[in-house]
Amino acid sequence: MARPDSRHAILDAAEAIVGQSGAARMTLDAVAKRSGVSKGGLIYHFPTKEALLQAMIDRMMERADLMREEIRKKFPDERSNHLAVEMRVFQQGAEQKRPQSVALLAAIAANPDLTSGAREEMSRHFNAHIVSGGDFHRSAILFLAALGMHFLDLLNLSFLTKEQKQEIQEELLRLATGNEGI
Amino acid sequence: MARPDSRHAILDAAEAIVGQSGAARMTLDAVAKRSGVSKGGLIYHFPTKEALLQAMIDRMMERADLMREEIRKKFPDERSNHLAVEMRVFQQGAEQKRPQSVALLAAIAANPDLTSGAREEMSRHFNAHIVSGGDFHRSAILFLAALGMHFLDLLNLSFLTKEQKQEIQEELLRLATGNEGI
DNA sequence: TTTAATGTACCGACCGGACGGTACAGTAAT
DNA sequence: ATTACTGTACCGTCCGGTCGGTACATTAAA
Repeated sequence: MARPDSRHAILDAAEAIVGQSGAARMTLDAVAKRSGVSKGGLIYHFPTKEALLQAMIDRMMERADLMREEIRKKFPDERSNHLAVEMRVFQQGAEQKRPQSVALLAAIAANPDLTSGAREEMSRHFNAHIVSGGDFHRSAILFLAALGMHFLDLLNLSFLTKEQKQEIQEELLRLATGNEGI
Repeated sequence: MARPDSRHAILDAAEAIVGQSGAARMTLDAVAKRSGVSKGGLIYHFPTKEALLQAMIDRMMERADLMREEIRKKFPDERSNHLAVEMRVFQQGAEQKRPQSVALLAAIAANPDLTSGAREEMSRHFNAHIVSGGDFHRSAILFLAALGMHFLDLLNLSFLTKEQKQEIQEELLRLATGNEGI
């Protein structure tokens, strides 16, 4: 892995294809072509399509972890407010044109089993941190609302205007940092 | 369409396959076999796979409309509380082992364009009714939370226990029928 | 009243193309 | 010598869709 640029280029290309054209169009040939790597090169890095999908999901989760760390650095007074951190993760993720979590889409389409890692990760975050501190119902509802918005984007089903989205996100963050009743 | 039993059998089979084995396994042959119809018979009713997917989505939306009507009959005092009706739709939908909205999954995997009808339908319900009456933020958050839970089930990503799900659903309904702050 | 024609619903063998994956010889940097 | 590829040719399977037929019910002319 002396020149691991190709690995990232391949993963970027795969994400881009899924985001733009749908999971069904994410063929090995298409990914190779788009990433500027030969098919042989692709197979060198990811011996099967499943390996590629798994790597996409792994990278997605790594990125989310990085995001959490950055946010904790940037907002030190919210360090231990896991719900607020998560709200900011969703908020920041929504600013990108295409959610990086398209990997989930591709995996679900190809082989739903691949998502078990992601499920466990979410479960960990949700149960161990977010809900532990405060009112379960309140935390759960706020988290699920942010998740719902994210899924709407991911599935390209969003019926919200940019302004509506932003407003709701700000409200969710406000509620996550505050203590008002829903 | 004098004896449309086959049509329904085919749609049922397609849903079952997507729900149990994933969208990628929903091949025409598999659907035909499962529905007890020959491939030729399937193609007679649905000339292309896209037509089948479209029919699945159409039926999904029709069913949701029926559900709304039933709920309005069953809970006449909530007739005009669109948010509460929608909460009950989500609640009732979650009671089935597999959400009927697996059609969405199949469509997204095959051809994301097919979901535009569903998006418009959601938009209509959301903007015209749910949000019209009360506090936008509150309604939106409650709706999105219910949607988030639904998507978790749909994508087989749910990390919530049965009890947690039920509790949250009841809380959402309570909030939708009441006036408390979140 | 027999007969011919028409339409509906369905069967299942088959075809062509796409796709995941293999194989392998060569190359260029480290 | 190892690593990280390129390039190309190829293979077998799977899948969407085609096509020629069948069975049967209804209608309509002779």
